[in-house]
Amino acid sequence: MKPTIKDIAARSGVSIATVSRVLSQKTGTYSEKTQAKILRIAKELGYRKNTAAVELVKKRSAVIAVILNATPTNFSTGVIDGIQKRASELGQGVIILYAGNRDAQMLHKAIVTALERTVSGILLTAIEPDDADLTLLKDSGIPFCFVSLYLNQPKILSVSSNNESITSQAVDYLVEQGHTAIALAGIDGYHTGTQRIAGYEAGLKAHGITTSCIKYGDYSYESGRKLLQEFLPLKVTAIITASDMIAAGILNAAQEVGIRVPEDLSLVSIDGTIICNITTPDLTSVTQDFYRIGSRSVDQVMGHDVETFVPVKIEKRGSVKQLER
Amino acid sequence: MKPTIKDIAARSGVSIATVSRVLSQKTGTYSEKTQAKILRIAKELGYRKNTAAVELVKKRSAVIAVILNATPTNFSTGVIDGIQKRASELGQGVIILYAGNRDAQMLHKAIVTALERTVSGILLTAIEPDDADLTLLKDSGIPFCFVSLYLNQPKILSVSSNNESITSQAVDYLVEQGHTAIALAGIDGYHTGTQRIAGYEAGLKAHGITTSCIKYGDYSYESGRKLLQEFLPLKVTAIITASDMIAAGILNAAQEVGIRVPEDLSLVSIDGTIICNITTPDLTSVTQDFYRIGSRSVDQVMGHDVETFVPVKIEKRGSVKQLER
DNA sequence: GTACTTTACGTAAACGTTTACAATACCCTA
DNA sequence: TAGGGTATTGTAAACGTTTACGTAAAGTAC
Repeated sequence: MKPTIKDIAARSGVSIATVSRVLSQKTGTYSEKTQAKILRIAKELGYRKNTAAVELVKKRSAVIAVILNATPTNFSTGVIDGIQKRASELGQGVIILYAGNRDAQMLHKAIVTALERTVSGILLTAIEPDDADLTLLKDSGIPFCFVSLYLNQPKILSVSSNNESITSQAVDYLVEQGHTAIALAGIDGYHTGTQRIAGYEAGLKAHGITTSCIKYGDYSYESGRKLLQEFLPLKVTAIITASDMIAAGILNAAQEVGIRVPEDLSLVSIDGTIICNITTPDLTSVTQDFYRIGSRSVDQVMGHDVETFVPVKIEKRGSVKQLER
Repeated sequence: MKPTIKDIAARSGVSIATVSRVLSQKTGTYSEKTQAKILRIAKELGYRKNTAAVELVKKRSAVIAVILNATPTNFSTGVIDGIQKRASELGQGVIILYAGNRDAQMLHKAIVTALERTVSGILLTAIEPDDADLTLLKDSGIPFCFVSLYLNQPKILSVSSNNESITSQAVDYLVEQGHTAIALAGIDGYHTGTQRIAGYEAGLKAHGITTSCIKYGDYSYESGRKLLQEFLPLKVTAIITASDMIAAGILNAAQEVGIRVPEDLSLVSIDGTIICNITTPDLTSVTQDFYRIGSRSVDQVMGHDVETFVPVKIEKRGSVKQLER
C-alpha cells in the first residue's frame, strides 16, 4: 500500500498536521529537528504526495491546461516550450490536452476535462471553439486565453501575432521588391484567415494595387501542392502563403512543372519554422515568435497584463526575386 | 460557488448517493424518473464533476500520462495521435507532460508529477531515464512503457521499431543498389544509437563489407549540416541518417558545396515523416509506423499483451542512386 | 516567582466523491 | 394475507490532504 502522511506520522511520533506542514514547507511552523526526521522517514517510506487529495482540499490545482490542435503546421513545439518555461517559473505544472484536428467533439471533451480538474488556467492554442464551448469557458470562472489566435472580442484574453500586420508587411516587402501581382494562398476561412485577408487587402490598397487573388487551404503540405494547380493559369509573380508547409507544397509542385522559385515565382511564407531552411531554395518568411507567444500566454492566463500581439519579423532567405520595374 | 452533488441532492430531494449513482451511470441502481430529474437539475446548475474528489476515493485516475521529449525530430504527432485514439477507445484520458530536451531535472519532475497523480499508466516517448528514475518507476507500482525506445531489459514494457532491423534493412537496400561504402550518421550514443549501430554492422558483415563509418549527432537539422563537413574527406557513396532532419541537413549542406544527391551521394533517412517530401530530391527512407507505435503502447501499458516491435518499411523516393558494379 | 510572547505541535473539520451495507418500497405468488 | 424477491434509495464511512483553532512548552522580562 502506498504510504500516506498518516504512516509518516505514526512512524515519527508526531501528528499528521505536523507532517503536512513539513511536507508542504510551511516554514516557521516546525522545528528543524522534526523537519529532518520527517523528511528522512518520508524518503525511507518512498512517500509521494497524493495530488488528488491536495487539489480536493485546496480547490484549485497548480496546473495550466493547454489544449492543442493537431495542426498540419508545426509551430507548436515553440509555443509549448514557451508555455512550459514560463509556467514552471510561476510554479505551475502543465498538462497538454489534445483536441485532434478541428474535431469539435474531442475539443469539447478536452475543455470539460480541463474544467473538471479545476486547473488554474486554460490555454487554447490555434483553436476556435463554437459558441457553446465558449460560453462553457466563460461561465466556468477559470481564466482562459487563446494562443496564436485572435478573436477580437472584448474581455477575451489572447496572445498571437497580429495577422493583419503579418500579411501587410509581406505585401510591403514584395512591393518593395517590385511585385504587383501578389496572391495570398492557403488561408483558412475562420478568424485567422479573415484577419490575414484584411491585412493583405489593406496592404495592396496602400500601394494602389487593385487586383487581389486569394486561395483557401488548410495549412498542410498537400494543400500547398494542390494550390499550385490553381495558380497555373494565373499570372501572379509572388505568393504569400499561410504557412511554411503551404509554401513548401507550392514550391515543390512548382518545380515539378518547371516553374523556378524565385526566378519565375516568388514565395513569402508565414511562420518561419525550420521548414524554411529545409526547402530548396530557403523560404523567405514572416517569422512569428512562437516561444514568446507561448510564454506571454501563460502570463495572460495567470492574470498578468501583457501584450496581446507579439511582433513578427521578415526573414529574407532565398525565395523572393527582386523584379526590375 | 461551484455546485456539488450535495446541491443537486438538495434540489431534487434525494440523497447524494443516488445523485452519485446517476451521474456515474451505475445503471440498474436508479429509476428512469430520478435519472431524468437529476440529469435535468445537474444541467440547470451547470454541474461539473470534481475529478480530484473522484480520484481520491477511487485511488486511481483514468488517465495515461505521456512524457515527451522535445526532440528536434518531429515524429511525435504521429505517436500522440495513436496514443490518443487508442486511449479514448479504452476510456482513458491522456495528459502530456513535457520533459524538455534530455533535461534530467525536468524529466524527473514529470515522472514525479505522473506518480503523484496516480495515473493508470505512464508512457515515456523517446526518453531514457537514469537509474534513479527507473527504480522510481519500477517501485511505483504504476505500469509504464517505453515508446519509440527499446531498452532490452527483461520485464520492461516497450513499443518501438526494431532499430537493428531498421539499419540492416537500409544496408541491404543500399547494397542491392550497388553501394559498398556506406556510412551511418547522426546516431546517438544511447540505446537507440547502439542498436542501430549493431544492425548496421551486422548488415555490412552479412554482405562481406569490412569498412564501416559511424558519425554521431543529435537528430537535428543543424547536426546534419555539421556532419556533412566530416564526410567531405571520406569516400562514402551512401549515408544512412538517424533521422529525416539529419538527412535534410546533410542534403542541403552537400548541395551547397556542389555535391549532388543522389548522383554523387545517396541518402537513406530513418523516420519517413513529411520532411522526406519537402526536401529536393525527396528522401528515400526507412519509414516507422509512429501511429501504430503510439496505439500499441497504450495497449501495452494497459496490460494487453501486444508486439514490442512495430514493422518498418523502406520507401523509395529520390535520394538513392543505383550504382553500376 | 509571575505574566507575557513565541515557538512547536495536536485536534478536528473540511474538501466532493464513491460504495458497502442497510432499509424501504413495490410487485408477485400462493 | 403472508412471504419472498427485486428495484430503488438512504446512511455513513472512507479516500489523503490542508488549515483554523487551541494548547503546551519554552523563552523573555520584570
